Amino acid sequence: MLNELTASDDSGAPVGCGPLLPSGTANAKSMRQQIFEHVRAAGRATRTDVIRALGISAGSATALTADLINAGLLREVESIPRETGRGRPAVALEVIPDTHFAIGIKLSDEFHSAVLTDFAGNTLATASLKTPPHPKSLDEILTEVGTLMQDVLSAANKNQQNIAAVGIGMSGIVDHQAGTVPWSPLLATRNSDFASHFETRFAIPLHLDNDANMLTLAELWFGAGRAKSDFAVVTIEHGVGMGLVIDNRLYRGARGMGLELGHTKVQLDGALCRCGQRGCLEAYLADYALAREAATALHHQPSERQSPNALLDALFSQAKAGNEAAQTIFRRAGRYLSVGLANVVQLFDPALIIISGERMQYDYLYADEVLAEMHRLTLNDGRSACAVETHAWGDLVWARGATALALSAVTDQAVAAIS
Amino acid sequence: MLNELTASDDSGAPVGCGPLLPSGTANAKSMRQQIFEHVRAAGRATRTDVIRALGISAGSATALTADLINAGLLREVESIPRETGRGRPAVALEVIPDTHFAIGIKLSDEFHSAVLTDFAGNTLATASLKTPPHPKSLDEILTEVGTLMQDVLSAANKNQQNIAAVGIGMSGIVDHQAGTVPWSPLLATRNSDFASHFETRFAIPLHLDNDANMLTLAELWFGAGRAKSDFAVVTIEHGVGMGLVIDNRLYRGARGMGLELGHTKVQLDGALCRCGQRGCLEAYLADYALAREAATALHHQPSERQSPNALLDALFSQAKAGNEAAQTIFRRAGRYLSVGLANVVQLFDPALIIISGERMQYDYLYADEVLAEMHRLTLNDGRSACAVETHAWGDLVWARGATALALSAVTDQAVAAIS
DNA sequence: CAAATTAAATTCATCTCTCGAATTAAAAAA
DNA sequence: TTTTTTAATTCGAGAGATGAATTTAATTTG
Repeated sequence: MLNELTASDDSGAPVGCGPLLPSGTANAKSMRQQIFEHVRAAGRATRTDVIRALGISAGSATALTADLINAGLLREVESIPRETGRGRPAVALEVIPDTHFAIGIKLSDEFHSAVLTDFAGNTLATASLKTPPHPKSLDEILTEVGTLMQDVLSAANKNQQNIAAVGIGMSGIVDHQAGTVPWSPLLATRNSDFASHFETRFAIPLHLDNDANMLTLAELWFGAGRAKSDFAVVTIEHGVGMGLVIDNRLYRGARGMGLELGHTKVQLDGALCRCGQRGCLEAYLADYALAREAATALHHQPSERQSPNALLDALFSQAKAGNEAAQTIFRRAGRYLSVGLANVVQLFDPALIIISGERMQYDYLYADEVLAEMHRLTLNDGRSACAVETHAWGDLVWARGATALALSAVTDQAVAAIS
Repeated sequence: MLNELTASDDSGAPVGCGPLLPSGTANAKSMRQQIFEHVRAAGRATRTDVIRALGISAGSATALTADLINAGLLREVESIPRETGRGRPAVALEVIPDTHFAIGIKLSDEFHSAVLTDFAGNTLATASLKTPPHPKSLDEILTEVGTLMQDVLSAANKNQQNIAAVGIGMSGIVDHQAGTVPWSPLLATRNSDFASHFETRFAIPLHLDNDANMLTLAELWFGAGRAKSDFAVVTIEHGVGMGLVIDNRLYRGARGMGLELGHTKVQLDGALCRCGQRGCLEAYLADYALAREAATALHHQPSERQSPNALLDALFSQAKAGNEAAQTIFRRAGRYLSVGLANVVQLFDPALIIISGERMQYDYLYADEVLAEMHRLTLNDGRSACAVETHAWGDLVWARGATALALSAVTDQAVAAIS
């Protein structure tokens, strides 16, 4: 072991020092693409804006924007709104929206959603589909996806040939690179070759990812994350998910399996999680965790079957009405949420945490107390607490995040095609 | 909130979509630097090696290596060891070691260490200094650093003018970018302006960082991390530290405060940590955590004062001798280590975890059982477990990591100077 | 031993990208 | 109308990389 620290091997040649593997070079975007993406991000931008934002010369700005205009991706805005000030008025540029279109889809256990956007990121149409809540075969779910795509296409008066790419987000363990699904609660079979089946069936490029990543991407492209290049997203829905953006890019661990906040352990030998282990954060926070205690607090018979959502609503109103047992359930969940958030801050030190949950009305979970407790549970050493925002966005926003995944791939292609 | 999701504002201009902040472009290294670093990493490399490794053309390799040779950074190796095979024999290149030198220093509470390396990363001399274990003023500690530097310089027969940069790693909260120390157990004052004081006193550029980051850098430059571009390092010493490498670069959170694994909570209202909070991982794992239970297990009177190390050694031999109470102390610590590692895997999904601890003889902590438990506590879904290696390196390796920090800055400068 | 073969390294015309100084363009102010 | 101011364009120059052709230095073969 200590051998590795010696300066040379037997032959006398130095062993060298420093990383042996190359750094990822895929991050290098061409100046043209940076300009395009800056214009799209700003909505509208003049060449001078571009020069200042990207630190390039005026000559480059002229040449590269001309390329983008000739390629039909950007255009000058005619309706100049009479700016004040002297000098030649600047001409704004904007993305031509209807050159490419993308569909983003969020698959859930009860409800699928789809969004169709143009190349500027505008939502043109949405659709949704109720679905029986049980695991399905790959064929079944692709049929549902097909229905959903048809719905959103006809709502936008487009057809399948117009779509440059599709993004899909689904819960479970998803291998984004391979386009496969090692496991998902939505699928009856493991290791589904989702993307290639999709692409042979629909003949459209598919970009598949974890649903928490899609929500994170939605925040990066359309939400509060736009103004931050490093932030974390925590979701509390059926389970507890997480996404992380570092330097404007989604972080996916070495094997594409990281960020499983819901299954980090917050209690040795703690409550039973649906994953089969004990002490997972999710086992204190997810809807099923609250629901199973609710039965006790509400003195239900085990035989009484009720939908989890209805059960939780009953529990919440009981808590509000003063039921001590019901209150402790929410309070404990809130405390564990604080612990989970504190651990995220402690490990990742994000510039911002965005908490996103459907059941915002459960204010026990989203109260200032929870954030204060999170702050108490963090080593801060006098520095200001990590900023936290709470959003309650519906499935359409998740689907919009999936469009962002597709759009960014389409953008790469479209700009690279200029050459 | 939902306003952010609309397509345009009042003026009719689109609000745009996508990240507003630019991505860090500092990652773009020139081809010349990539070649230099590849040669240094390989120890020796031919131009053809470079061509294959970096995917550049033969013409570029000739031109760029010629630049590096003319600049005095690389040289051709004369002693060709008669390779087999036909064709013109390749000429190996290597770094000229004695063009630049750097010193790396690890500051601890009882013991400082220093290493002097040349530009190829070879260790030329080492030095160490015993120091009274109490917080010191900035001036005092800089005096100690000065002594240490003199020692290592004279051992290598060099003087201060030869040193191109110094790297220092110390425990506590360290702001690498600013070169300041918001808090450290080694310093009596908070918010010390460490780097600027150092630089005015010694007139050498200083690169300051957290000590766990230095160990991580040592693994990346000299150890098992060389062959991985993404890995995590966990250290169990006086506290519990962590470092993370993503794409061959150290991850430092948004405010340079992340990766505080020791203060993630693994038990609500758990054991008391020296940070004042309860349930921190460190409160179950660090030496002081074991020591305070040792007193109970060994039936010591609270009055009996003993050094923590001696106490731990006594505890360990008792455990080995069959003392049940002593055994449970180690066993529990081992279980919590499993939890901590499992959480790291679950959140970061590294390609490799390197565990580094001084007290390797405490096999309860480093047994296969701990790793097996870690694996059990992780959602794997059939995939292979995260690779784990255990290293027990002394302070000199930490100091060597600090030289890597200095060397990489010197390299940036030296290669950029070629123009 | 000379010729053929093989692989490494170099040379050089070319292409892309970017810069920056000079110039042109389009407005308001004098 | 002239001057001033700011935006945008043009164009020559240089860096960086490529790839085809060539040179170099060895081994293998006849």
